Amino acid sequence: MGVELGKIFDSVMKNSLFKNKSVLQTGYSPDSIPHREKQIELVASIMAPVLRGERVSNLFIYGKTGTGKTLSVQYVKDEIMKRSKEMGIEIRMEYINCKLKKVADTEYRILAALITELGGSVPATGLPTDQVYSRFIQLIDNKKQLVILIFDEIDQAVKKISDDFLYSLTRLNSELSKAQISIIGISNDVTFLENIDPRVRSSLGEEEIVFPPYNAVQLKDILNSRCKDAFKENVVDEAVISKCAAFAAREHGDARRALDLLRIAAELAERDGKSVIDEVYIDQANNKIERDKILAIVETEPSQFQAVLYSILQLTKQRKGNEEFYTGDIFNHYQDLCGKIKIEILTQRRISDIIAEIDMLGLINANVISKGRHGRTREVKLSIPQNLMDKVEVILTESLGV
DNA sequence: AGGTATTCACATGAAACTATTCTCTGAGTTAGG
DNA sequence: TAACTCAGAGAATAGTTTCATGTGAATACCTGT
Repeated sequence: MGVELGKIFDSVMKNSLFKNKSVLQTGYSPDSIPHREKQIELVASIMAPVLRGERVSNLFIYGKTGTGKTLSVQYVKDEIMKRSKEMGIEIRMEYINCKLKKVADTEYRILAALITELGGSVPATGLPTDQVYSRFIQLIDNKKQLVILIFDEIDQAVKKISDDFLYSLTRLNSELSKAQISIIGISNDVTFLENIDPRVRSSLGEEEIVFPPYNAVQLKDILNSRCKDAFKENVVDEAVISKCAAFAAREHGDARRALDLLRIAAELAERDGKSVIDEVYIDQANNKIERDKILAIVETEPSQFQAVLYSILQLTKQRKGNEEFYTGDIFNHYQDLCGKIKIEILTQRRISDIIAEIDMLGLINANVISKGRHGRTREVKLSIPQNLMDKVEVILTESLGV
């Protein structure tokens, strides 16, 4: 046994296609960010006054996922920090991702995360929020300094909390005597600023920058520049890159997606012992990404979600796929199911929300339609690919104990 | 035929409730001086 | 008297229930021709 494993390890070492895989993984910050020069310059020119010790305008940045927002901002942040260290200026720039569950998805936790970043500490719970605020203020206001807070995916936070959180933030300056803060908000949702309190809008959106999606040509450039560091010589050819770029361009120009695609394709090729990445692996990678995403969701959702999803699955099978069905059908089926597997039956109200959430996750397709005299409801269709159905069913039956 | 009023079957929203986890506070207890 | 323990009050959070209100268009119901 040990010998065979040794062989496997040896061959993996020898046949690796990668020079440095991390170059393709999320979180890697490249030396250059192609096709974002303009945006970076803009961000930098807006942030620059901080080096003169002036408070800078609040900045708001939009752009779809994978358009380089975070990367660019981080880049400018690092440059500014470097420079400020040379010049001996007190500047703090803190980056918070508001979407990370259990880290920064509520008002309390965002503040707590900031405080930890700044070297303080707060308990995870038990404290009134306004006390956390005052601790935060104390921490910042203990000396004269400029603080720039970067909130990534800020739209997620506001959806979950409310926009008076932003209001308190923008007003924070008036409570500080020595320090001053500026805010950079990053959002995927272009319409985000339109839907919030006008007072907040005007103050948060003092400056705005839009990051447009990459097109296929730009994506190719990005992939090419990363390939040099990521792969050994002659592992990828132009056609593969093109295909990758084309795939990702279709997905609203998501560079992250393109990189994932390439990395996973390479991993698959490597596993097959190939020394070159063939185009077919791009297709395989695409399927694998989709597949893994769905399976991960199905596995990790709580049992009530699983029960609802299982009901939908059963109904789909019953109806031979063709006919759509409605909230009421699902609820009835779900009730029976609960009886059978002996779990608590939730209200229809709740099931309605759960269906909406499963829709959000992309496992089903649900549209609100009006059937006239027969009321208004959601028309639901399963959107899990046929070849995954069995696998999903197995997971659900196992975890529900049907 | 054309117009309008109803009505269904939920959607959607807001508030309130529950259980869990955690802090903080202060009363009561203990042990050492 | 200082240190320690422990119960109770108060918070945050996630998941849910309760109550309330909204809604789009097929159909029932008129209306006048």
